[in-house]
Amino acid sequence: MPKIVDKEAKRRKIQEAALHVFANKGLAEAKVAEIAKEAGIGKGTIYEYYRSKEEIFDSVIQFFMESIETSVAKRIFKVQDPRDKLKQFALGTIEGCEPFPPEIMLDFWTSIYRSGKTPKVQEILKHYRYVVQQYFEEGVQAGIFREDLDTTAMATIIIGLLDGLGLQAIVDKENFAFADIADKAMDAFLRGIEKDQ
Amino acid sequence: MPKIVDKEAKRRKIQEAALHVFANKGLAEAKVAEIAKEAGIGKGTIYEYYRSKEEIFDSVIQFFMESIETSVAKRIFKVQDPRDKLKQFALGTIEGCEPFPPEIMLDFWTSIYRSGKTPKVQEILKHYRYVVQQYFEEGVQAGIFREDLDTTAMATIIIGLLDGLGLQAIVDKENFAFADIADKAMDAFLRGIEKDQ
Amino acid sequence: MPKIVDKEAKRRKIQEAALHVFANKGLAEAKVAEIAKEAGIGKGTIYEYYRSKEEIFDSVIQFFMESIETSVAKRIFKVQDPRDKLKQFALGTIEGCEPFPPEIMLDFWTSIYRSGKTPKVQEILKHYRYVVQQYFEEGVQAGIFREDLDTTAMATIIIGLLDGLGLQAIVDKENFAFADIADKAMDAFLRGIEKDQ
Amino acid sequence: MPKIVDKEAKRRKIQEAALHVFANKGLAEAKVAEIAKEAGIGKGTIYEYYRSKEEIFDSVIQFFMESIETSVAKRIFKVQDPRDKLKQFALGTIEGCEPFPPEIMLDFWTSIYRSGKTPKVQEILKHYRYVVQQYFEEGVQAGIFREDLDTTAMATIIIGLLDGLGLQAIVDKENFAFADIADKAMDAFLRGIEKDQ
DNA sequence: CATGAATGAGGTTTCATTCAT
DNA sequence: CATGAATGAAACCTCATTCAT
Repeated sequence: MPKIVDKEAKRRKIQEAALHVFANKGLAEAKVAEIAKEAGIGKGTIYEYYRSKEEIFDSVIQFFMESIETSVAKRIFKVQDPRDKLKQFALGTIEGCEPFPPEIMLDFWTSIYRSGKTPKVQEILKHYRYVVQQYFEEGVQAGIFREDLDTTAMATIIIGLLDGLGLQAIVDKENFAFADIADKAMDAFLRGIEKDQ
Repeated sequence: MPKIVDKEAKRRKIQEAALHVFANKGLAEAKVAEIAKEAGIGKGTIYEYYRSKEEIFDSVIQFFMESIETSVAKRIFKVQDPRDKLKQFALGTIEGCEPFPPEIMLDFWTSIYRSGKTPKVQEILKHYRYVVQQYFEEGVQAGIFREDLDTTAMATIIIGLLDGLGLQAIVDKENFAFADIADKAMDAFLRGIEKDQ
Repeated sequence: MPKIVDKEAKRRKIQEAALHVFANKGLAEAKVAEIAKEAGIGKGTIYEYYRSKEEIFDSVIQFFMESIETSVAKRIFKVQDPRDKLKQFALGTIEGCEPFPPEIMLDFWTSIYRSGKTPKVQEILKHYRYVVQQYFEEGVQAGIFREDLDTTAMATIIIGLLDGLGLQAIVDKENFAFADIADKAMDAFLRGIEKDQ
Repeated sequence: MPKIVDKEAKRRKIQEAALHVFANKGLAEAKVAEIAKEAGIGKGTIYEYYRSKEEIFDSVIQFFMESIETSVAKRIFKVQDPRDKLKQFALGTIEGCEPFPPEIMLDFWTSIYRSGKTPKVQEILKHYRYVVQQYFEEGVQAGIFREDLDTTAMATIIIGLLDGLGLQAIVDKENFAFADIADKAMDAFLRGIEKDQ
């Protein structure tokens, strides 16, 4: 019988190594050989688990998005107030990003836009926007937010804000308290759309 | 003397062609040959004006940033109220971006972070953050914004918000009114940090 | 004892699978993995029976030649007239080829010439030429063929004719009655070298 | 102005080098690097003239076939007797092959059969068969060949014979007088199908 | 014995850059 | 000055073969 290996585990190992290399070099500059070395395996072995460099990248992206989704899901169901939901959404997103080097997000975005290859990711984004919009709707219904609120625009703004702060976190790496700043931003923003009592 | 003018004109022509190609393909996938063809000149001629592909890219980035700077500057000096300054800053930024394909921003960000090669751009960013922070400071001084406002964080948030919305504009290309959404975002945000009268 | 039989059977099984794959893809494009799958065994197992891909190929060739040899032998001893011997040789050769996909001959020939690796096959060819030449000699002795016949050349011609028709059979696959055409060719040829009575 | 080169000449130079390497190694074993070295140019230069190794190979094949066609054409129009036409066809074919290493034919045949990529070559073959068949028809009309001659089969036989002898020439390289043997074969064969007077 | 996971040598191809004209 | 022909480094990927189980 042949060597017994946990194929799934090794796939993950490659994925982790790839995550690291992609984060540092970007998709284009990342070399398969380096991923292999980082994973402590031979170059050829990579191709036993992934058909191409692109495929590794796609799987990393997917893993990344799942992480965010999980973190958000874990937090959301604990609160009721739409304002809390929005804040927990923000914190959950940030938390889901934390295990990843922030730089990977650059390639993530680039990949989303440039190649129409990732319709799945586009789907997820659309879903996020919809979910956030629902929170705003709830807030309007509950009389917390102004009645004339453009909830679609608000959802886009929140998502955009989080992405943008993520970007700032990358550039300003050293002295940037992501969670803290996001919290401040959410506070200001939410107060700004509250209904005048 | 006329030669110098000519040289400058050709440099710009190359830059424009490069902008187009970079926007469509990204830095990595853009070929020097294609830029040359787009510019209507020979491949080798490129190297009479730029030392490398990287250098072309850097110059495009710089051109991009100058455009924003110009647009912002043109608007800022017309208003006095810090809130107006912030809004004009946002609108100016967007206006400055408009002549450029939004996709180029992806590589712009990637380049800023990844390579320590563009310290100049980092400088500019820092400068922006400082400028925006000043507006907030003014607002606090003038008793418009809350006294305990973390102006550094606020500056980061505004820059981040604009970047993030730019990203959303790219992803959501078709139906996205950048200026309109940014306006809504600024309104909400500014209202959120105003001093309770 | 039973183990040996088993081993031989598996060797044959591999050989058959290889024959199939080689015929379809050619030596260069045939993958060991595909042969293994075709044979219903593991990739590594191949190497328990053959030292290399080349060795498998060689054994297939040998099998092929033995098949021809057997077919020819079975027919030759039944006739006496040199003309009949030559015709039976031709028919036997064709018959021996029949169980094989004609395409394999391409690699067969390529292998014979290119690599000095198959001296054994060269030997066999030389032997064939010699045998055929003997038939011609017999015919001359018996006063059937012209006295001045270049029997060496004739042997080469007959072998060449059969090979060449085999090639045509491959190219013209669909509508080609090998045995029929070979028969016509032999008739014409033999009549052409008969002694004028 | 850039280097001025005779692109057509360089293409030919590459083709010649390729012919040499392909003949010795075969398509699969021939390395682009070796072709480049043989042509005295850089590896990358090859790709300025051909898109792939396959394309080089195809062009070599085409060149080969054109050579044969030219040689045959030059001889045919000088004779009238169908027997002479057939002999000149044979000699012309051989002559057309002479400038080429005989080994290339192996890959030529393999290419014809294996890849449906070369329908052009198939066309040419069909054309040849047709032309040869016409010669036989003429012979029958003129009362030189037997009336019941299967001219289609005869054409196939002649083409097959020439190919087969070519093959023998490869295997028996050193002591093989192609032209001489082909002549003998044609004589015998033609005599065999002549009408009994 | 049998297996398939692991490997790395080696091949093709791309493309930024150079440089002769 | 302008050009594009030439180049070779470098990268992806394949696959015969090995070997631990």
